[in-house]
Amino acid sequence: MKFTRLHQWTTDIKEAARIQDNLSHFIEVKPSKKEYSLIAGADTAYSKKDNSVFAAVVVMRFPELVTVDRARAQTMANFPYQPSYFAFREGPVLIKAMQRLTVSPDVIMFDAHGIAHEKGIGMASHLGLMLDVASIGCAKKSLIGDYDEPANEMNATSPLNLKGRQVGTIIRTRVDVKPLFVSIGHKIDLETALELVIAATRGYRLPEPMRVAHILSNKMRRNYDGRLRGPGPYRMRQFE
DNA sequence: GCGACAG
DNA sequence: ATCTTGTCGC
Repeated sequence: MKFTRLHQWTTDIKEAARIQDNLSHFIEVKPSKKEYSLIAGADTAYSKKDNSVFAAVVVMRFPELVTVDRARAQTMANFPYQPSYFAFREGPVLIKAMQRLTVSPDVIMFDAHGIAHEKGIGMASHLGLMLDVASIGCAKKSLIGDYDEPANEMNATSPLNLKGRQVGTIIRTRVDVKPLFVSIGHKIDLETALELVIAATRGYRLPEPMRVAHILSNKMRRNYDGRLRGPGPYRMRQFE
């Protein structure tokens, strides 16, 4: 799939903040299509040896949830880990992987927040805009906003509010797991986003596309760090 | 000034 | 995110 280089990836926080201010106005919170037959999930993994970042994208036919395409990419992380600026750290490698897809998904789920962001443009929204595709923010932790813990029941939800406005929904996809923070990414509404998350979940905490992408990106990292470890004395178990 | 703080 | 062993439960 293609994308529009709306701006240059920067390393400067202030410039990144400026870019977010400019792009936030273009985020659409309404669906641009009615059917989603191809849903994708994306995730990244970090090397523990250097600044390598691995991205994996998995596209599945919906609602069957059969994988129809996958893509991977690797880059060096330039931007530092900085809450609220994830797009500048993981965006490059994720976009690179997306460009390698042979099919164009109708919606992409990111392991990040969408409009549940101080400037209303978390990575899910930011990348959805650059890729001009519907996107959903599906984070595992809170970034901003007030909320109550959902009941410990499958699909129990609770609103995520920010400045008196609901910017997302927290949902426990299965009993005894930490809930997910779902928010609009781009070109979609919260209700639809939540429906897709629920319909794409199959007994695990994460929706299938994201779960598989997570496993894939993690394999990439392990393979990289593993072979980078190279020859040498095997690390023996420490007894003291 | 202090606490919070996506991966 | 990654570092890490065992352990509790289905």
